[in-house]
Amino acid sequence: MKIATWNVNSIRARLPRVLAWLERAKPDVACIQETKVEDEAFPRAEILAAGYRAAIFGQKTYNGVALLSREEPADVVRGLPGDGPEDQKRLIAATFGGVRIVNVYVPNGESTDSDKFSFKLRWLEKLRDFLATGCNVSKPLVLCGDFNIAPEDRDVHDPEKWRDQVLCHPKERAALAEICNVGLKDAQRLLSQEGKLYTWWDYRGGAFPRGFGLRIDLHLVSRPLEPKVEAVEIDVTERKGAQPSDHAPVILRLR
DNA sequence: ATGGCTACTCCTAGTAGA
Repeated sequence: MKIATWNVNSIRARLPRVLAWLERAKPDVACIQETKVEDEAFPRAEILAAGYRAAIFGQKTYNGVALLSREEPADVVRGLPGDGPEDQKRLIAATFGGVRIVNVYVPNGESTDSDKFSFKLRWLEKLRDFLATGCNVSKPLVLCGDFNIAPEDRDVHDPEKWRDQVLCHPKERAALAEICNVGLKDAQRLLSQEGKLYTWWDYRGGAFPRGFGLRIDLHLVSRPLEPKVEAVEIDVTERKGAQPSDHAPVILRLR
């Protein structure tokens, strides 16, 4: 089973690349973030023509998540418990082949002294509570998406430059650790202890060709899936060429 | 050199992303 996560930075701007990537990478489930489109305008027909169902949870301009899948999603949940219609669209979950998949777009946080950073920390706390009480991590579960957190210094091209900055601050790293403490492990780190495994590169300043990246797109797996983790592949070719997203897709292979 | 990229919107300027 191949479970991908990809922040596409607008599903409409990225549609040609997304369709070509589905054809090439053939994920069973693709967890998409930053669709940036209301549900009525989601390009459902094009995705369907490519052989994928789409469970969507979007809003205008900002945020928005989707699950693209070969099989029909079961038990779809949209948003965190207690969310109202005005809340940001950042979570969608469903079950595929006995695996619960929770797809998240964690708030960016802007800067560590901003209200958006407090919002990010609160959102992560709510996510932890949802995993602890609204999910069953004793069963196969994958929490994946754009976490907007580089878990450790080895996930950052220049740790000293990024020290205590947003995406790397100890408070958000601690919030991520609390989520893992519910019973989840970073699938990439079950397989490799190497650095330079980046998933996002700034559009500015030639960050991608210069290798200035961060690993902020993650798959966290529950204990029953740990022995089934076969590979975690960062699809860097999708960061190349014309009109790329600033994130590369990351594909988890389960035995 | 006061920018740096990209995508969005009540669209040619401002906001947000990371």
